Amino acid sequence: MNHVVLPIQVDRNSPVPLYFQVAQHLEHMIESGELATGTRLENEIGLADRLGLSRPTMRRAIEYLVDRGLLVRKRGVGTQVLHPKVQRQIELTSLYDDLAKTRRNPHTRVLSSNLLRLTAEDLEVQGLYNLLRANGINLRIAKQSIGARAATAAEARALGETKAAPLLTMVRAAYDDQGRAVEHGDHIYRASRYSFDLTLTGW
Amino acid sequence: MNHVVLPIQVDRNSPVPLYFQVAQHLEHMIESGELATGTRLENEIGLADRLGLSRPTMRRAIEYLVDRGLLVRKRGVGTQVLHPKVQRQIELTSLYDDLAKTRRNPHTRVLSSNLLRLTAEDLEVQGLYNLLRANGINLRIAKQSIGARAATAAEARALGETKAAPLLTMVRAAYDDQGRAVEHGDHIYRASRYSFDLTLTGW
DNA sequence: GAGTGGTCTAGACCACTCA
DNA sequence: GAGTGGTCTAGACCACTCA
Repeated sequence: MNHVVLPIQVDRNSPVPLYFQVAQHLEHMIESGELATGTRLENEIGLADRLGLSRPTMRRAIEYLVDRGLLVRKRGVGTQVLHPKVQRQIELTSLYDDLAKTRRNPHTRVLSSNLLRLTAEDLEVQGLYNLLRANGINLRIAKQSIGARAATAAEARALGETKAAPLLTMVRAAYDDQGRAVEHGDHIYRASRYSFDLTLTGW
Repeated sequence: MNHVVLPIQVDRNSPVPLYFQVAQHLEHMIESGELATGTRLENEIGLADRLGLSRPTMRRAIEYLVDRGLLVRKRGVGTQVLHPKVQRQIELTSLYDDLAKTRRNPHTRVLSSNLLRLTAEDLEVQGLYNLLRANGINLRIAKQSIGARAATAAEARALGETKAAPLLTMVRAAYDDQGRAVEHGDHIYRASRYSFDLTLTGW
């Protein structure tokens, strides 16, 4: 029994749904650091009993936080607090990033490489995420920042753009299901040829 | 009884969960146009009976599609097909766009306005989305495209940027819960001062 | 007041993980 | 084999919408 006891009480007279009361409590405890990254929760049946709820209601509270990236769960293993507050800057729920599908014929030219145990050929034929997955690393959450700036002389040359051409920039940090930082990327795109398409739902 | 009969059969021997089989069927019917925008589904109890499922399982299938923006539901009213295929370009689930929170002291200067029944003052003090909400319009889904380009002379002047400074651009179309197009926006941002921050979850 | 979705319960069986 | 989450059932009561 290697898990925390949650000091959560629900108010059955409140109009706020029970599952949501629990989710908010948990969220607050995670944001405040009371539940640290990596903390293991008791299993959902035990939690439900302790809070006087049915398992589906307890489950729903947990699922809500899983969708928002605050918890991770694995069958046969358990539920863990995923990541500290500082990594959650913007309120959101869930986005499946499918930008790769919009690239018709992706290929990679490695200009320089000093990654451990990765050959340039690996990168050129497989793509980074497939390599990570093949090595048992499961990405769970990413922070991206999209901006723009003028190309430096070297960048303009490498991309076949004119001097000081506008570039789209994307900085991205990705974390795996253990909360470990896995990728930091600093990307530039020719603004004349590339844009990011997003669909937002769930206002 | 003003709704469609769904020709869906589930395979109880499949390892694919029943709720997901149903969701995939429905998604396919919506994408193919077999279920047109605005089509009303039978209520979830009726659907569950017809497909030989329990209500929670049927519900879960519907919720999956609601999260992805393919269906809308309203208590007391029913479930409707939200929007045609063409509006779904990118695969994703759900994102809560909270960019407004990152702006410390937003204000609006109206350079020109020819909107119906909206005064410049309305826009300057309230913000567009609050105005829409106050008028009973509920945004549900939006498509955004983020890019970059060099500023025109007039844009550089209006924004206090140098000639041909890089700008971030964002084109955005938003739809309400009836599937009606509600907003089309063509935005530019000073790349020197602004970037988009996103958090992605749910790989 | 009839019809709808939202929430909640108390169970069941199963697949998966890991020592 | 013990412990975990994933799926599913068959009910219940309620809040909301709309004619």
